Amino acid sequence: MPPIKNPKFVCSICEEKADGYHFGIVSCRACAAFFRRYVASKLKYVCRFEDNCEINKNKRVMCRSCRIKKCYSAGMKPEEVQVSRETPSKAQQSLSPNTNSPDDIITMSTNDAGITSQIHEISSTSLCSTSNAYQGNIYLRNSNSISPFIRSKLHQIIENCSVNYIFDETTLSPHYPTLVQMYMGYHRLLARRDQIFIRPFSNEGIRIYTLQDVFNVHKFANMNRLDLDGIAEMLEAFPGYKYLVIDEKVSLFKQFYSHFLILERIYESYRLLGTRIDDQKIVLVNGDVYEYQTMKVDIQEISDMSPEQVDAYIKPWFKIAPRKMLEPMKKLAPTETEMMFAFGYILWNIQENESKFCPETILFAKNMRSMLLDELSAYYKIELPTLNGVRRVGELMDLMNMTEKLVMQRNEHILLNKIFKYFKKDVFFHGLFDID
DNA sequence: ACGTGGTTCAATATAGGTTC
DNA sequence: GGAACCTATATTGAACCACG
Ligand SMILES: [Zn+2]
Ligand SMILES: [Zn+2]
Repeated sequence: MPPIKNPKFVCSICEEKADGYHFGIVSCRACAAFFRRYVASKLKYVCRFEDNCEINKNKRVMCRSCRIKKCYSAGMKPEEVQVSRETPSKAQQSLSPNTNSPDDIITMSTNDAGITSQIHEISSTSLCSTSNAYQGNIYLRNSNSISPFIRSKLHQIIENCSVNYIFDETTLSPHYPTLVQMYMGYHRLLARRDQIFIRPFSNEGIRIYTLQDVFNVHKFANMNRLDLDGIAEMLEAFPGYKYLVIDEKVSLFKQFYSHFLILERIYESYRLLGTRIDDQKIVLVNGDVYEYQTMKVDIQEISDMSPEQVDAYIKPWFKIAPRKMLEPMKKLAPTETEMMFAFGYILWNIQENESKFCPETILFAKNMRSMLLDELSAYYKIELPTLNGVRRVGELMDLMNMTEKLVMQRNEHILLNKIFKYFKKDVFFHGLFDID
């Protein structure tokens, strides 16, 4: 520490009243905190102008890049920033290594790439992307389209998935083993639904699906929340998914879920409610059946949505999806194996330009799609040699396209937000996902 | 007790989405 | 199509805490 405190009352960086030495120089607390945060974080700042912005009390937040540069040139020492004052054990917890993946598994590398060494290289930061302008500068952010809130919830759910599938080699078809494993995962989901949702039986022991009239949004969200775990467990049976690193799983899951919600509802409605073409009824995962024309929405408990919003929220489910997809689904009458192909395809159908996936995952997904097509082709040859397989695949693809359009229209993340936020206030489900 | 570094959190800024 | 609004998230900085 320099012993003398003469010019002390002014911050060396922003000229505000200083309060003493910070990281080796006289500065204010604000600049000290700014510097500490910068050193501790993985942020990079890029000046949008000439790298010579004026920094003073009023302008210090105008350009982060020049502010941090001034911190360094004024002599702030990054090595005096402590890693953490917490106990080492806690500090280690926040880093989540993925060490136990086999060699043939895709490893994630979306974050952390080369960012740790930027402390002494401020001048080289102009390399980073210019996606987000902020007043006088540009800074990097996690450009993932899943909100941190949803991501953390899904992360928890997927991480807590402890299901282990044991596949008996002898029962797996050598020609389309992937589809068979997915089939087993799906049936596990169906069995799970039978357990957790109370559904009525007829006297003959046949499950009956009865048309409901009152629709409750909370109940709907709760039900979907309960099913979420089952879907996460199902995916563990999908070959190729299980050994992905958790962040890639979360991204895939989010995308898959959006499509699965729609496509599987249409499929189940066809499978369980019969094949009458003009019937527009939809069966939900708990066995309740609704029809848009006859359902009455219970808006008593909904304080955060107007009736119009509620209508806009349920319309895609109960009006648009059935109208556009039920008829093609019923005409096609897909087998379960064909549906497994469709489910697999929507899981792996990620586009090249999607920045939330790392290149390895995108390539892997492409290979998975090819494999699914190969297996479906083999399935047709062996099991359905008399049908026109090409045409059926085309019609399946049409259904997936319609699903895609619906997903685009309706911003699934709003639904996920609703699902989790309803629960946030729900004491009964508090323990389900650690809400503080 | 002092000085300085960490932590917390309310206030504020930003980006991106929605609506009209 | 775009301005004006809305929301979720990120950043800031002051107050407070910890520790030698
Ligand atoms: Zn300052
Ligand atoms: Zn600048």
